[in-house]
Amino acid sequence: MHKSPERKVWSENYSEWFRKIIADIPVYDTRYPVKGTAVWTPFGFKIRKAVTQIMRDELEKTGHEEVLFPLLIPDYMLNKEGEHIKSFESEVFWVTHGGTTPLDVKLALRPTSETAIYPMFKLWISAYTDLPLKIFQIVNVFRYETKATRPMIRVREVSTFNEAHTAHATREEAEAQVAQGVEIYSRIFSRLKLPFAKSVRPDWDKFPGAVYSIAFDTILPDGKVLQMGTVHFLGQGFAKAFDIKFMKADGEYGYVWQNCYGISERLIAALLSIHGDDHGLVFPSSVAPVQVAIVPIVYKGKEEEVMKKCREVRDGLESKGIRAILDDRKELTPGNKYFTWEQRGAPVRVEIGPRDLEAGTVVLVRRDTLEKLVAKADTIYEEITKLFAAVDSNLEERSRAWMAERITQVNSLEEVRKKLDGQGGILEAPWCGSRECGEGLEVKVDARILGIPYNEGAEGELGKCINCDKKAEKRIRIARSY
RNA sequence: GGGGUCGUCGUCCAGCUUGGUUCAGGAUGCAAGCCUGGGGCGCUUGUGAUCUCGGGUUCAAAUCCCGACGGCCCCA
Repeated sequence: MHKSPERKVWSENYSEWFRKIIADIPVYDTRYPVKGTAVWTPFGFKIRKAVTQIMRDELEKTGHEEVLFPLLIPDYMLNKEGEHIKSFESEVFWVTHGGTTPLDVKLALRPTSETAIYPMFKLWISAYTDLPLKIFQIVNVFRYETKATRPMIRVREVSTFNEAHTAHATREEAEAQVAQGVEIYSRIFSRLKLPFAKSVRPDWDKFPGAVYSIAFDTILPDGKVLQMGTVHFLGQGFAKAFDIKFMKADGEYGYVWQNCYGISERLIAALLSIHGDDHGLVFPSSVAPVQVAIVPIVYKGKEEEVMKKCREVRDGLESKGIRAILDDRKELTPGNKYFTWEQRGAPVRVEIGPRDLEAGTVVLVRRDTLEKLVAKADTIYEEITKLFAAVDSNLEERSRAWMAERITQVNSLEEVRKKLDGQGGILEAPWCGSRECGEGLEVKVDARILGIPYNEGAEGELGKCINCDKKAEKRIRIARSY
């Protein structure tokens, strides 16, 4: 009878699926004539707003306060921390002129904001009573990507960069905050029903200037891995470079210990991609721009009756805080409207026609499975609430299971290659721990080392390193990535 | 960083090889009307492209040449 939407194009031709869906709805218009930049459309902006609201909520309730720093960073400030600038200098956009006058001090468009924020930290922090300091901002950042850009995933203007920065009196406190940062991001992804793996990035791939970096990776429909967020323990490197000192209770001075963590619109790309199917987007109820789409089934002579009931239902739902829309476009057939709202991922569709008026019912259809059910009109709110919960938990379960199937234990390079060329995903293999061996491995299998699992107990016998046969020290994660 | 390939209505594509009745053609979209209406329905009409931009060759350029910009793919 009823058939769940397929995920054929979605998985077999993901790149094309994504490009098309964001253009068709539209969500994100890449026709803007500067490479690596794009426009959030009204519909896309609603998604973005819902997602940034969740970020704000989770950061604010854990004591982070929102701020807004300038876009421009003077040359000498960007250059203060050696490792940091070395890694970014090849991709910084520079402002070199004011009008026709060359500037004495070149100004960088921030590639990230450490070097903008920390000089101000120096001014704001004088004693331990000023600590901890926990702030965040949601801004755009610029990187002159030389590789091929990709909508929302590899861009030159990151339009939605959420970066948090914290400063603490002790190393212990700072590292406890790292753990909290990881917690916060886990909650954000969970609220979006997105599965993830947490890895400690290898030394050669950590954030420039950090002591260590923990990254959240997810798997996209084509089996490639997408980094959604990172949490970095900065130690005292930036504090020393920017001279951020504070007086302790005993009158001694010390440098602060710092962290920073960030997420970007890649998270939105993951949200759109991971829950989607061949009919289009599928949203969890929390972030769906339209949660309920009401489609009137209008027959001649019954128009007003049907429309009246539809308006009543819409107003009832809206009064209870549900984002409902009545699709009263006259020129379109119901089928066409179903298509529209399925593509736009509304979790529940309501159909109301003459048959329902007579029977005192409504037809409800859930977006994820397209299952239909007939409900009593006067219990519609309760039924819809139940459907939201059902859709949400199904999305969570489905995406979690999908990702779990793509995290595989392997013990030979041959297996690694085979898996990577097959369904992709993340492979976990025993590794000796040496950088040289790791980088060699990356070349051999044409993939990236994501790092070692964060905060998960080592499991059983490790055996020999998958690459060099020396004694293995840890299990490492390998994947092709964006 | 190196190489390849492509750029034509909002979108997808034809025309280019062999320059010249093609006031650039189709599908889709968009708009109007009729018909419909519980899964993109059908028919009619209309709308919509200085052929990415800048040079060059030529009597004549969407078409050939050079460059820039942009898209996609591969290699490092």
